[in-house]
This record gives sequence, structure tokens and C-alpha cells, in this order.
Amino acid sequence: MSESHQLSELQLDVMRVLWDAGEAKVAEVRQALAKERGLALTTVATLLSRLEKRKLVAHRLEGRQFVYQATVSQEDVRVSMVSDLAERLFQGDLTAIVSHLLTDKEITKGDLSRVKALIEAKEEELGGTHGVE
Amino acid sequence: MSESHQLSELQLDVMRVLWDAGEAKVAEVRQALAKERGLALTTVATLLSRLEKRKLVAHRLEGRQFVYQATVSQEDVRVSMVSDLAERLFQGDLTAIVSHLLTDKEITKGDLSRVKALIEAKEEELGGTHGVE
DNA sequence: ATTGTCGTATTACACTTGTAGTAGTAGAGG
DNA sequence: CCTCTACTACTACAAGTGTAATACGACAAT
Repeated sequence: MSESHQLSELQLDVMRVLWDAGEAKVAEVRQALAKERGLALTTVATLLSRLEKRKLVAHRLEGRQFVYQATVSQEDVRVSMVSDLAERLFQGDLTAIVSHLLTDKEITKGDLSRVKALIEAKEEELGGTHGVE
Repeated sequence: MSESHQLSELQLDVMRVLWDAGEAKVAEVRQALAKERGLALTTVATLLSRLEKRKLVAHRLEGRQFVYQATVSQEDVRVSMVSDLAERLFQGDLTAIVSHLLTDKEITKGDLSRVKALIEAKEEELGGTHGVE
């Protein structure tokens, strides 16, 4: 499965382009990042090949251009990184994390009720059957 | 206040020793990490001085030994790192994160109710009144 | 005073990341 | 065929990190 994917900000930005677009040529990735980062084409190419070395993306040939595609889902990466941070920072104590998220950012009541809904859903999911912990 | 402290696993381990102990000599830090990591004393010293260069710890002299102490709280670092990750990975969408935390790890009902309590507290803190909207 | 010993300071080295220049090569145009 | 052009491949380099050896200085013991 998803081992432990730790990606840097920049790497995530690149991945996000691929996740959003499905696939993209080097120039397209660069284009997509252009708003936030003015990177040279070769830089983007380097980034992509490094990601490829890590098996996070793959490419196929189209003419002489590489068309890249993510080989891990955003989900996988999120799960990896969140649980990794949780472990690192809170030794897995999820209430601590949530508590942080709640105190830290400016949250709307809407957010809160949505989160609460999530929790209640989960509670039911857990509560119904017992025996399996 | 807390700018943006991004610490690696190892760095966090070191910091944690200081947070837990209040302060500690190099050898003590090493000792504390010994269970998980067999690091050379000089390695630990290097780590600490690097952290000091980043202003995350400071030391005073006791005899000829350095007694280190964290200069940032665990709180600060947690807030920094959590919100940083939230931004990086979810563009700040906190419900997405919580949803992840909930689906990802094995959670007990106890956890859930604790989290729910947190949320309710926060709701009250925000709304004052309830409001079914 | 001389010498170990203990502890810090300095130096080192491999790897990863951010960033990009230059070299090489295959197809387009003439 | 020969030359641009458009790409990719290779090389580069500074920071930061993980890890540690070695050098150097102060103090205890003789």
C-alpha cells in the first residue's frame, strides 16, 4: 500500500498539478505552477524526474515530450502525511490534533457542524456492531 | 510569535526530550534517545547546536557542560506544523483533515466523544447561542 | 607541572531539495 | 543532407539533515 510518502511543499505543488489534470507534459506542469512559482523548464523537468525516481509519478512518450502522470493518489499521500505528522507530533493522540486544529485556525460554525457530523457518522459506524474493536 | 517551525522527526525527538525534562545536558539528551536511537554523543551535540543556531533551544553552562533548554514551546511547534501541513495538503480545509484523521487511524469511541466534546465547547465559545442553521 | 579524561568545537561526508545551465539528440524546414 | 529547434539528460551548486570522527581545552589526579 501506501508506505510513507513525505513530500515537500514544492513537490506537492507539482503532484497537485498532475492530480488535477490527470496527466501533463513538463511544459504544462510548468505553466500550471507559473502563477505561484516562476520555475525554469529544466527545473520542472528535474522535479518530475526526481519524483519519478521515487515512483510517485511515471511518464509515457508522446512525440518527444514526456507526459507525466501521478502513480499515487492524493488520498494516499494525505493519509501518509497526516498520520505521519500525527505520530511525530502527537504520538498518535488524535484528540490533541483536533484540538489544535480547532484552536489554531479561524473556524466557522459551519466547519464545526460539519466536523461534528463526521464524528457522529463515525460513532455510529463504530457503535453499531461491537466485538470488533 | 511562532513563525513557522518545521522540525524533522529527529529534531522533534530531541526537542521532546527538552520539553519533557525542562532542561538537559547533552549526555542526558543522548541517554533519553538511546532507546530509539543509538546516536554518538557528538551527533547529539551537533543536533543541539544546530537547533540552537535556529533559535529553538539555548544553553547555559554548568561546569563545562552545556545545559540545553527549549526556547519554543511544544505548543508553538505543534501549531506551526499542524497548520502548515493543513495548508500544504488541504489548502486549509479543516474538515478534510479531520475526516482523514477519523478514517485513517483506529479510533475508539472514547476518542470520538472527547473530540465531540471539544467541538461542542468550541461551538459554544463561538456562537454563544446555539442556532440550528 | 604533566597527563588523562571529559566535553565542546571544528570538520567531514553522503543525501535530499530547490534551482537551473549546458550538452546532446531527434525531428522540422530548407 | 544540413541546420534550427525543441526537448530531455547530465551536471552543478548551495542549504539543510543525519551521522560522526578528530581536534582542542579545562580540570582532576598524581
